[in-house]
Formats: sequence, structure tokens, C-alpha cells
Amino acid sequence: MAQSIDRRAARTRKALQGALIALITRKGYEAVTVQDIIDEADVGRSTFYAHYTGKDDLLRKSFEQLRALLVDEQRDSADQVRSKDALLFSRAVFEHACEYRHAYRALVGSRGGVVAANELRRIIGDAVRKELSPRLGASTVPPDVVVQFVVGTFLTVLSSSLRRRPAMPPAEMEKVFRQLALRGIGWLIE
Amino acid sequence: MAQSIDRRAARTRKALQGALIALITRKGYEAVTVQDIIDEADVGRSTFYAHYTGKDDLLRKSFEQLRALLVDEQRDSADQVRSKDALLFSRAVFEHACEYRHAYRALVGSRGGVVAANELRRIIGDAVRKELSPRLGASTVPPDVVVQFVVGTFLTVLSSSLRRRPAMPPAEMEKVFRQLALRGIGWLIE
Amino acid sequence: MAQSIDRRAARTRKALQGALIALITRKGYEAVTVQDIIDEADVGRSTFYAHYTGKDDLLRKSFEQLRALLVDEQRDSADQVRSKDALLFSRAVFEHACEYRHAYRALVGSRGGVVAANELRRIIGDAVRKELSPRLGASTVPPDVVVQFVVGTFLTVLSSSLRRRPAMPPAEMEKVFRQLALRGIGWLIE
Amino acid sequence: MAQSIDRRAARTRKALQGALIALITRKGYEAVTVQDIIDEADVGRSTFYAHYTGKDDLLRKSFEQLRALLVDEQRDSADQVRSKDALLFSRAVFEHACEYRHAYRALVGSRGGVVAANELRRIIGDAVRKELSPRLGASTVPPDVVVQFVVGTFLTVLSSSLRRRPAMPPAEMEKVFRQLALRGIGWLIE
DNA sequence: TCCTAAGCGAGACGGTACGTCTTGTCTTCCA
DNA sequence: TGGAAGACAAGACGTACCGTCTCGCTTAGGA
Repeated sequence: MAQSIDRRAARTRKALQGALIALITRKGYEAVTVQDIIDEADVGRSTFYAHYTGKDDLLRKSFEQLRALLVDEQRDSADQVRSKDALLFSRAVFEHACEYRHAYRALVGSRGGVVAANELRRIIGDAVRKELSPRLGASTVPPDVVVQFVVGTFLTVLSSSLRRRPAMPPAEMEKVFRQLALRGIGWLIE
Repeated sequence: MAQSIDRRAARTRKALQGALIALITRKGYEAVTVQDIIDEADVGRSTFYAHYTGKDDLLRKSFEQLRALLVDEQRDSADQVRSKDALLFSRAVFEHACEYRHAYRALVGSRGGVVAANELRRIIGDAVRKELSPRLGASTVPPDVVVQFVVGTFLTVLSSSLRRRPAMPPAEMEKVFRQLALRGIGWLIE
Repeated sequence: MAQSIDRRAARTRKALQGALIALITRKGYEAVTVQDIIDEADVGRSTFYAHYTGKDDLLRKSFEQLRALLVDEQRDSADQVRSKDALLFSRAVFEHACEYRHAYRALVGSRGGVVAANELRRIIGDAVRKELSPRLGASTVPPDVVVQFVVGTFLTVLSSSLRRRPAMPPAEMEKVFRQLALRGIGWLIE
Repeated sequence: MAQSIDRRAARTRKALQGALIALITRKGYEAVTVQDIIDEADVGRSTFYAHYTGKDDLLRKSFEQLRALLVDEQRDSADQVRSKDALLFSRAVFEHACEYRHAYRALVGSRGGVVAANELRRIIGDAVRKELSPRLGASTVPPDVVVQFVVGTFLTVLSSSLRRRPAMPPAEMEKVFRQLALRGIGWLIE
């Protein structure tokens, strides 16, 4: 019984997350109402609130896939923190972003709203902090500034790249990101 | 008569801008309602809409002072675009930020909301683009990525610094900012 | 200013009360939703709640006219409490009911719902109690039972009469009512 | 098999009816939700709807016992329709009401709601009509008005009596009821 | 003894109405 | 005559119930 209910619930959740993404691409996050979402997902209002506390909650929970991807990526990569090997997680995210280009374009940039931006910052930030933590103490620049600098640069590159036409390939994004970010903190990871 | 009306209007505008800032520091931009603003400013609802199209418009217009500061700053400074002289406008903004620490803290970071963030990005971005434009063509990195990188780094440093206790002096902010940003684009401004 | 606002408010109230009556005749009280009312009255949702706490409140307030009628009626009539003169207020109400036959039919009987029934009982009950109070102490039957008996009989006659086709004239209702009620309490008002 | 199933079903029904009565005494009919009932009866939601179409249906079906009582009572009594023997069914109902005082108090009066009131009126009304039908044609007062008058008077007395403290004994209720009702229709049953 | 059909619990779900909140427009009065 | 006051229409919000439904579990006959 439990799994059948879970399966149903999972289907509902997928529908809601999909509807949210679709709607964000169409009109931007702020303009999307709960009514829009449940209409799009063909789901009852109470069902929506049974799963999520609101629009923001749905958005945040929709990022879980990305967070999982990052955790996996970091588990696999060795703890090499030398210049040319540092921050390799970025490659995986850039590729993920290109694959789901549509959704990402909807979420980064102003159309995604504060909630999406904060959540992304938090997720990427966790990954960065985890990777750099052994070295952060050795810097004169405050540790959280370094982390936020890397995250900000990453998001800047990601956001700008997704906006460009023709699309920039992941390898290119990666190159730009490393050029901008690694030099800024070169003294740290050398 | 015309100027007296203008003077009255100016006073109303000041009251509204002040009220907005006060309220943002109190509860964050998103949570502020038009009703809050006009209560705080002791102004009629229709008066508010006579001057601004809405909350966002009021916020955007409240940034004019900052924009003017930046324009002045850049007019004064020579067109020196060598490494150690580049991006000197930042010093002025950091000092301005420290002086009006309260208001800035309310506006940057998540409490300020998307609108404030975008407006700030636009203002700083204009300054950066103006200063770097002669060199931007010479880069493999797309020009707008460079500009956004600098702006992002600037805002990261500003935001992180304002959050810190004890307060970081402008000179310190400046140092951190240059360390992170100039290296990333060192090849450009050399 | 005050009176113009009051005039506007009064117009809104009239519209809402009219809409309610119209809707009750159409589908019965219980089936009417607040949405129905504000659609019918062409009024915003918040405006409705600015004037009334809900559907029931609107209904209750709509009875004020009737209550006023009764108070007037009783003020006029002398304090004659002899058999043939007792409870003369009923005549006025029966006439009022025949005039506004449509509305009354919607309110008494099951279509009007508990709220209308209770409110009517309360209004008529007040009138009855006021008229009989000097004599109520002299009875072996508990006073409130007597009052409720008269009210119940009145409503029974009113409700049954309004349902009948062809319409029963006020004089006829009056006759039936007196025949049923006065004998039951004849010993009281002799 | 059939009877065991029926036995199970009967148990479920009893549980639901009991739960409803208990809840009505606790918070009044209108305030009781289906969820309350099935929680109280420890029964699944679908089970409830397998037996009844809703709350009202359950309430109506719960009156069957009373209806049966009345039918029995009338079968026993001779068809004596003389003044002092008329409407003797009332005695049985008053006694029944005193025995189940708690439940009755919950059902008559405003706490019971329209549904209970209507059902009661219908049940009592059937009994009254059956008893008076031979004579109803002979009256100038419309037959249904007479029936509703008697029913209304009966319910008024029942309801008022149950509210009183200390409790009024069945014999007393009976006396009041006959005093009020029989005089009103004395000309009929003489 | 096992089988199988029912009654049943649990509860997800689509839907509807609620009462609250905020927005931007509009009208009226007052200084 | 322009600003203050605030009523108003519009419509989204999150909550509460409703009646339908799908699912396994139990259980009591008949095989």
C-alpha cells in the first residue's frame, strides 16, 4: 500500500514541478500563481497544499535533483585541490544546464526570482565551501567572501552563457569560469 | 507657484522614499506593502500612485542619488585604465555604502529583493561598462560576461562586508574587491 | 465627505441585500454562496466583507426593515390586551408579507434556512413578549412556552399561507391565526 | 455469509449513528463534519459514503427508530378521535424524549439544524395527519395549516420543555401541549 | 484447508467556498 | 485645484470540507 501511495504522490509531485517549470519559462516566476500551477498540472488546490507549503516550497524542492547531482559529482572526484583540478564540479553543472537549457534559463536571471537565486546560491555554495574548506583558513580574505565570490562568478557565467545565441558549449563556459574565478583565488589553491 | 508645487511634490517624494527605506530595514522589501509605505509616510493612497507606478518604481527612483554619485565620480577620474588605477569608482561607492550602512544593508542581500538587486547591477554595470569599453573588444571572453563578472564580484564583496561584524572599513573592502576582480581580468587591463 | 461616503456605502448595502433576496428566491438560502452574491451585486469580494461578516450577517441585517415595522406598529396600537384586540401587530406583518410575497416566500419555509427562521422568531418573539408580558406571570404554562407557541403558530400560518395557490389574503391569514392562537391562550387574555 | 455481512454492516451503521448523536450533543449539528463522524466512529471515509450519501442522510436514517415508535403507538390506540383521547401519540413521544433527553435536546432547537427539524416535522406530521384526516375536510381552516399548527405546537412544547431546568416530566409536557393545541382545534375534534 | 469475494481502514485526490489580503482605480471632500 | 481619505473591483492567498477514488488488509463463508 505504502509504495502505491508513494507512487501516486510522486506522480503528482512530478506534475507540479513540471508545471512550475513550464510556467516560469512562459511568464517568469513572480507572475506565476498557485492557480496557474494547479491548472497546468491538472491537480486540485488542496492537493497542491498537501505536498507543498506554497510556490516557494515547490521551487525549492524542485532543486533537489540538482543538489543530488552535485553531491554525486563531488563524491566521485578525488580531493585534488590543485589549480587545474579545482572546482571540477562546475563542469557537471554546466553540462546539466546545457541539457536542460530551457529550465535553467527560466530559473537563473531575473525571471527566476529571489527564491530560485538564493536556492541556487545555497546549493552551489555548499559544494564550493566543501571543496575549498581545507584552504580557506589560510587567506586574508574572509572565507565566506571567497565562497560567495566563486559562486557569484559561476552564476554570472552560467546566466550570461545561457542568454547568448548561439548557445555556448559547456566546455566554453567552463573555460571562461575558470579563467575568471581561479585567477581571483589563485593564491589560495596554488 | 510652479516651484512651490514642485517643492511640495519633492517633499512628498522624500517622505515616500524615506518610508520605503525605513520599512525595508524593518521587514525586508518583499514584505513591505503600499499600505505600509503610505501609512509610514502619512500620505494618501492616491498621492502615492500620483508619483510612482508602484512599489518597484519607488525603489528604482530611490537609486537615482547613487547613480548620480557614480557619474560624478567617473567624470572626475581620468581615463586611466591601467591596472592600479582601474575601477576606482568602487572606492567612492564603498565609502557611500559605509556612510549609509543601514540603508545599503537593507537593499543588498536577499532582504532587498530582485528589484533592488537588478537596479544595483544596472547602475554599477553601466559604470563598469563605460570604463572598460575601450578594451572589451580585445578579449576572448564575451564583453558582457566580463562586465557582469566585475559587477557580481563588487556586489558580493559589498554584501558580504556589510553583513560582517565588526564593520569592515571601505579601504578593506576595496582591497578585497581589487584582489578578486582585477586578477580575473588582469589580462585585460594590463 | 462623510455623507457622500455614507451614501455610497448605503447604495452598496442595498445592492447586496437585493442580490441576496434575488438569489434566495432563485436557489434557496443555503445554496447561495458569497461569490454568487457579489457577482449578482457587481461588487468586489473585499467590499462585501467590509460591510458584513458573512452571508448570515447580511441576512440578519436585511431584517431590520421588518423589525422597524413591528416596533412602529406596536407603538401606535394602544395597550389593549383584550381578546379581540390582542396581537394586532400580526395584521401589519401579514399585509407586509403579502406585499413582498416573493421575498417572504424565499425566507420562511425551508428555503430560508435556520438563520432566517431564527431571526424571524426572534423579531416576532420580541413583539409578542412585549405585548403579553403583563399577563404572562398569571399562567401555569411557562411564559416562554406561551410566547414560542404564539410565534410558532404565527409562522406556521404565514408559511403555509404563502405556499398556497391562489394566494390567501391578509384578512384570511389573520382570521386563521387568531382562531388557532387566541383560543390556545384564551384563558390568558380574557 | 449474507447475514454475517449484514451484521457487520449493522454494527458499522450503529457506530456511525452513535457517533453522530454524540457529536451533535457536543458541538451542534452544523458544526459536525464527516471527518469528525468517521474519526469518532473509527471508520474509513469510504465506508461512511458506502452507507450514507452524506451527513444529512445519516441524520435522517437515524430517525427511523422514532418513526417506528410512532407507528406502533398509533396502531395500538383505537381510532377514538374525541377531545380527551385525541393525539394520544404525543404521550409516547414525550416519554421517549425524556428517556433520551440528551439526544433530543441536541436535535430539536437550533443546534439540530434544519435537517433534523424538517425530519421531525415530517414524522410527527405524518402521525398527526393520519389521526386527524377523517375530520380535516370539515374545517374552514386549510387542512395542512391545521396539521402544521399541531406539529408546530408539539415541537414548541417539546423544545421549550427540554431546555428547562429542572426537567419537566412527560405528564406536564403533555398537559401544556393539550392545553395549547386542543383548544385551537377544539371546534374540530369536539 | 485453502480460496475468494465482501466489507472495511486509510487516505490521496479534484473541486468548491471560505474569509483575508493587497493592488491600482476612482470619487469626493477639504484647504 | 491638487492632495488626502478611503471606498471599491479584482483576484490570489492558504484553509477547510466535500464526495470520489484506489489501494491492501481482514474475514467469513463455500470449495
